Amino acid sequence: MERGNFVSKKILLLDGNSLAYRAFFALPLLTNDNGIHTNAVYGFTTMLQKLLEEEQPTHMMVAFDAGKTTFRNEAYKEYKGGRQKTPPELSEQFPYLRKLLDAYQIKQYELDNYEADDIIGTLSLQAEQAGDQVVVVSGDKDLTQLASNSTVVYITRKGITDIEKYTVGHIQEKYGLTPLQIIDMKGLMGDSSDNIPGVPGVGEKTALKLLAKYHSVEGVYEAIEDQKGKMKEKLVENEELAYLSKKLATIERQAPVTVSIDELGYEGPDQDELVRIWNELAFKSLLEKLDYTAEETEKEDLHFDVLETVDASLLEDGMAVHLELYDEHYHSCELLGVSLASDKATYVIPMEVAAQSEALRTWLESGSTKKYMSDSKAATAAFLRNGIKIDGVDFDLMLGAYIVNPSLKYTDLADIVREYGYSDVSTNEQVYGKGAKKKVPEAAILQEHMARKARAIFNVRPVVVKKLEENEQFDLYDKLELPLAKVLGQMESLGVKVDRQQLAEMGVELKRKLEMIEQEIFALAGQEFNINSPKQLGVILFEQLGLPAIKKTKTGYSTAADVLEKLEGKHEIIHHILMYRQLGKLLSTYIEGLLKEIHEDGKVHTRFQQALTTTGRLSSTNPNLQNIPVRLEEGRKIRKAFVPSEPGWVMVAADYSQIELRVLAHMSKDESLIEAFQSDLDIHTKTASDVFNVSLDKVTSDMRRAAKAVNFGIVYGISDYGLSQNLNITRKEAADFIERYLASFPGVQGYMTSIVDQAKKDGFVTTLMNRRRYLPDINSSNFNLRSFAERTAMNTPIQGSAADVIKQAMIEMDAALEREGLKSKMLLQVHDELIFEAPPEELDRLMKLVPEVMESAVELNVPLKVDIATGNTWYDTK
DNA sequence: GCTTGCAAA
DNA sequence: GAGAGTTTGCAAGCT
Repeated sequence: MERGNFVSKKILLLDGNSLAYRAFFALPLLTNDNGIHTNAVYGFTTMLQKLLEEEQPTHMMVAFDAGKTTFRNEAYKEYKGGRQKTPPELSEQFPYLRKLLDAYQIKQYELDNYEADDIIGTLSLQAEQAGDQVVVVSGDKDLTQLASNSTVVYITRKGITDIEKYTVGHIQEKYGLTPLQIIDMKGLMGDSSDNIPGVPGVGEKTALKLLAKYHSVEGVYEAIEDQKGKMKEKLVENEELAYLSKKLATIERQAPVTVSIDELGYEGPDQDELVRIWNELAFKSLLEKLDYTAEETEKEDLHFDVLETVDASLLEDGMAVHLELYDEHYHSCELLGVSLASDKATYVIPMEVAAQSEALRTWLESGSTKKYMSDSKAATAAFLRNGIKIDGVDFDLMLGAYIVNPSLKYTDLADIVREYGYSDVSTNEQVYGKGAKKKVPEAAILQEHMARKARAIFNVRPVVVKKLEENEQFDLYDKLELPLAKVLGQMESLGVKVDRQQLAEMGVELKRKLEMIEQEIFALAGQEFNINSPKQLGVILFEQLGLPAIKKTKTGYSTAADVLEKLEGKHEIIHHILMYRQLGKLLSTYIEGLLKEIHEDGKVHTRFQQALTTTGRLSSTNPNLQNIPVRLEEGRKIRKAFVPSEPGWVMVAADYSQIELRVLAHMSKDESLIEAFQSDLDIHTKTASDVFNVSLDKVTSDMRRAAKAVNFGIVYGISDYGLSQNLNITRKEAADFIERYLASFPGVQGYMTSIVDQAKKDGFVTTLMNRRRYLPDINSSNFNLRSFAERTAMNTPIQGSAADVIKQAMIEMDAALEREGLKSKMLLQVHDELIFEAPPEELDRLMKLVPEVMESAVELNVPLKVDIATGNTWYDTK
């Protein structure tokens, strides 16, 4: 038996002419060096690349229209009449398109007397009958009649890579029709682009109305007596035209196609040929991408020594050191070995040797021998598990590269150094494999990988340092991020004590409540279903119970909280679902999720990602301790489980008050905002008073709430739409608010304008401490991309500068605790707050010291203000 | 692996 | 003619 027959195929059928047309009109007229226009081929290529990546087809074909006349012209000689002649700028591109498809090794096909539609219709029918999956891609909505349970039709929406996916369900939803009724719709309304006449005077609306009732053209005429007046007249008069139009719009599914699906197998492109054609067409950006994703390139030979003992004389001042870890969970994963590189030599030290070596330990712990590393925090924390305290870290490649450009991903050393033109090191995925196949390779491969990493760090260091200096970012890197890495490493290694018992008890209670709510929901719904499935929930709410569907997602009804909140009061079940969601989130994420992360020492050891966010903030994983609930009381109780690690100690939480708006006041130099902070006013009340033009004591709670939302919006890069959603008001009212706000704070208005202008000019924005974020889309002609970049230009300096401030405070706080000889420990950072644990006898000193240090970390033209509180658990620090 | 939904600042 | 507040991490369902 041939197994091959049982492997399901995925067949991609493309409408070549239609897509080339779309691409041609969607893109500006590009030309290559020889003056050949390339926009249609380029658009086609980008679409093809995207389809290949996303769909992973096993079989492919591009169908083209053949010649001028088809069987349809025999039935109606005006078919496709009145069409504009293909522009010569497009015609000249077809030969290139053909060559391009040859390079991809994709089958092309055309058939005399038939259109591409018919070829696609015929093959998709064959595929369906064989039980294969088909994706049809075109710019022509006619093709949607081919949709079925195994065929999806993709129609380009705008541009060429934005695609609308027509499934049977989507067509039903959009038109209330089955795919075959699309033909009836064309029969009634016609299609001007193909010159299909239809019934004059019947458009989409009328056609859909008629079909909803009579189902087909035939059905309409069988019940023609139902119609009256002008409508009846039009229909009766044009009955023949309607049937003819239906016939013209029907895709032939039994065309005499001479290829079989088995001949369409797609094996991937002929890379060399593809590169040749892309070069000819001058597709630079595609070539660059290809370069980047290229498989293992040839590497320079690297000589290295594997050490069986470590001689202290080999360990110099100014070497690259790398600790190889099996995965990113450096608080728990296996340590695989150490490698070293200097200008003279490269060494690999197997882990069993490294762990025993006193010479290595002494050198690593010496503050006076400089070490060059990448992700020094990971290595520091992992070595600490073996009792080794690294000191003298003088360079961190990952952090340096992150400061140069925070928008890139810094998950793998190979990717980092490649940014600087160095490609002599493999990615971890290449060496270890991924998913279920991941494993430690044989010693020789592992050792070479480690050796190459140390070598890469050593060799790339000067390039990164130079770049940092050029950008005037060396201080940000060297005086802020590098010292912070050490502080964060200590915090992570120390960990936070979690009361397992407390969590477990809350879990039991939550489960009990959830079961009760579940029963009530089932009773109200009249049946049991999975409440956690948005799909099933959507059916219950919007079909069974008939509630109005307010918003849709790509895949169905939206059941998001903001949608459900609008339905509260319409049905009792809504309230229960919201409650179920809220408690379910607490149980799964915060009770069960957190319990899984508790180590043997009874603590959680988060990892602070220091080279991840584009704004300069930290993030926290395994577990994420930066999103422990606080707003709602039920969730806030989770914080009762975060306790001091020593008996009798207390938790201390210190948070910056309105740090982002203070930063905004500083950067915008807005007089009114500065004045407000200098007088220590409640900023939301002050805003409300200005915007609503009432005195401070006349501000109502609703006014303050609105003002607060506007302030948030300002910080995040506001749009009237976003604000209207937030406050549940009309867009007009929101726009009005924003206008009044900006009029009240002209400095802010000026700042927002100038920051966007500056971004357009420089291509990046900066923070207080010269952190950069590049905004390549700021001058884009695409509204969405450009708007997003503009909001980013407004938001990043604010959010990023606030991040700069607290990072500075953390470094100084760490130094202050050391200097004062305190036993109190800094445990966590949550964007604008720091969490400590402290012995009771140090409490008085700490309550004074922490605000002092935090408030003086950075000098702004408004005061920084810190609120501090203590308690027996994190929950109680309020 | 993607989508939806939701927790935080 | 639609688009449409920032930055994250995690869990569940579904394909």
